[in-house]
Amino acid sequence: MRLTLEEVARLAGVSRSTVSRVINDHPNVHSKTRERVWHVIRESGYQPNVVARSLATNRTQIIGVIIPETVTRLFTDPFFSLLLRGITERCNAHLYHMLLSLVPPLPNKREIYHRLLRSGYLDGAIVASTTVDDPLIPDLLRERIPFVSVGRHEDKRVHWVDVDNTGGARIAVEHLIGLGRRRIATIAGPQDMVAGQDRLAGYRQALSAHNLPIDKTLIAYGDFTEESGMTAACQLISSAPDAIFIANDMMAVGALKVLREAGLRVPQDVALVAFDDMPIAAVVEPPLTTVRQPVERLGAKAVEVLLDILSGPTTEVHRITLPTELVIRLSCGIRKQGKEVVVGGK
Amino acid sequence: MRLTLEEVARLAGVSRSTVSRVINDHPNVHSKTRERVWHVIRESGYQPNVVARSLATNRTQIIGVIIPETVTRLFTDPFFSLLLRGITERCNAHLYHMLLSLVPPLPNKREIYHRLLRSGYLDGAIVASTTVDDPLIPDLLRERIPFVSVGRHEDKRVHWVDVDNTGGARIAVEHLIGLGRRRIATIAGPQDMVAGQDRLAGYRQALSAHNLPIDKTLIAYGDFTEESGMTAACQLISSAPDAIFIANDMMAVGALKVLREAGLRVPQDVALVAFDDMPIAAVVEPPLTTVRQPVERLGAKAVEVLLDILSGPTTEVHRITLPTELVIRLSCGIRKQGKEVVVGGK
DNA sequence: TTGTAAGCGTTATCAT
DNA sequence: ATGATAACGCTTACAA
Repeated sequence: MRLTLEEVARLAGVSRSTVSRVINDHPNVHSKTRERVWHVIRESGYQPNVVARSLATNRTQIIGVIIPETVTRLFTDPFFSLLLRGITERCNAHLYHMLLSLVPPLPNKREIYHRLLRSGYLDGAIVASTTVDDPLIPDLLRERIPFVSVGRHEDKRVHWVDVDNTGGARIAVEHLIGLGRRRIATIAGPQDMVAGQDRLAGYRQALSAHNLPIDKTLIAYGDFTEESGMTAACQLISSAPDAIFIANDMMAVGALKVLREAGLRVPQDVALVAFDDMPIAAVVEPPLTTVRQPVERLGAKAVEVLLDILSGPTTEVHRITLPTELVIRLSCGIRKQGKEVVVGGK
Repeated sequence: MRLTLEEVARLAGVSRSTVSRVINDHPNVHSKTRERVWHVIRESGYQPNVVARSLATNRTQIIGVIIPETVTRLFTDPFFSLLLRGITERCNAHLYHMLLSLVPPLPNKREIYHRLLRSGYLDGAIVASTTVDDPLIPDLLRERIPFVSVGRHEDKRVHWVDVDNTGGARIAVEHLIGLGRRRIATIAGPQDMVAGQDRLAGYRQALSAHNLPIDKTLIAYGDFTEESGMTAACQLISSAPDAIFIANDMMAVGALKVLREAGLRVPQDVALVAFDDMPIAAVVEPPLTTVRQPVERLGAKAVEVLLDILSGPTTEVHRITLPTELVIRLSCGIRKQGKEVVVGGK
């Protein structure tokens, strides 16, 4: 059906090898021949079969994007859409394809990983949203598949890109301190994800830096969902905080509801700062002051790092942190001129 | 490095073909041999090289998901996340991989399509979110790549799955009529997308069915973004509608802001019904009555249809419409018992 | 039931 | 500068 190299060669009156050379821009081809071959290629609409090429070169031009989804987040969060956009754009630019694998937390998870990793389809991989105990990264290391993690990782061998979760959280909390709040609580994210850990660490750092005590009754935990935000807010109310730093917007939305029902005014009685700057943050009442992260750039960076790894023998291990910035709206209680103010992002 | 069939065969003391037969579950293999071979496979951790297999079988087990993104929607809308989830789940179940291609509206768009379609990597494709003039579907037809469209399509040769946009819109508007509204306006979606067209058609049908006039000054157009919703709402205010059906939630959020600033109360002065039921719909003030669509099922269905096409010689052309349902909250002005009421979804 | 051998469509290493 | 020819790792007639 579709043309092969062989046939193009026949049409051009040369050998297979010459056509292959032309296609791959090899230097040693007579310009006359080159021209003739290109002519045939264009006329015939010939397109090399990448599968055959992959078999011969052991390169597929495919990178895998593997996301062990934690069920909840994917649904409501534009994080993945944006990340994929950043990845896609770079892939297109470098003539790579992207094989996407969302792996739900099922019993046969490992199977799915193995099928993918050992398939031979992937030149490399980008992994995002792993929990600390997920077997994916160890599996990738074992299979010797070049990869980069979106999200910091402890293992010294792992290349990663991340946003500055700790710094963002610290700035958020320091903003509250600057506004005179002293009993600052937090609704932390899941502690089996580094983003959850780091945002909590940033909270602690800010308090310590300003000599404020770290009070365990002011720390509640959620799993990034709205419901968990509600539950956590309920717990915190009895400790009478005058501000809460919440590890993501969705939990803040939940907290907002609970606080309102409890008759507490935001920001007058309790000031709120959240994290993520999803579209929803600007829309709730009052609009959320929140930490914005460059998600799309994060995806793009991940691809660049991966391509660098693929391009040559081991360079140093990449560890890249992108800055975050604080978007000031009304929930923190600051008086402002414009619609919103952006702070930081060094 | 990695094991090949040949080596497994040697270890098991049989020929390559026998190992191949075992792996592919061919019937005519002695159970003793089969056992021995499986043993070696398991011990050695052998995994067939799919690239080589693809070259031999002319099947890659990869389906392409191609989304010509209209820039705006992808950012804010969980539609894609959910769609991808539905697709992924079915792919995993059927041992297929998914190659994702988000194609921005760039000049070199066609190039990207061609590179992908003629690569030979795709057994078939799922396309979503195309505008009516996008060259993607014609290209797929020309290249004879089996595909299914997420979203209705006029061409008789095209298999598609869609949600009942028209029916959903009609129910939404009829709900407003049932509540006594008579000057019902609409903010329609982009008319170069069938979803935009169909939701407008449903609006018209509902009015006609109830002998209400179709008033051009009560129809404004947006592009599914919040800003366009604001602009459209501004236009409509001068026509003094007592209700607005808005083709998606994001535009409704924009409209809500404009109406509030104009001193109009929702739902007392103007009732609102939207479309999509994104998380944001439940969170704004007042919460939006909106049409919910089974996006995840839509993705799953698309895969099933595609696999059916791939499985055999041309069956009939699939045209599948999934039902929508109305989620009644406060923006339409109905008095309700519980937190929200769901209607329809036949 | 098993083995031999001819593809699948490229790239890459030799000669020439 | 060009052409044979041997890989690449698998499937699949066809033989035995």
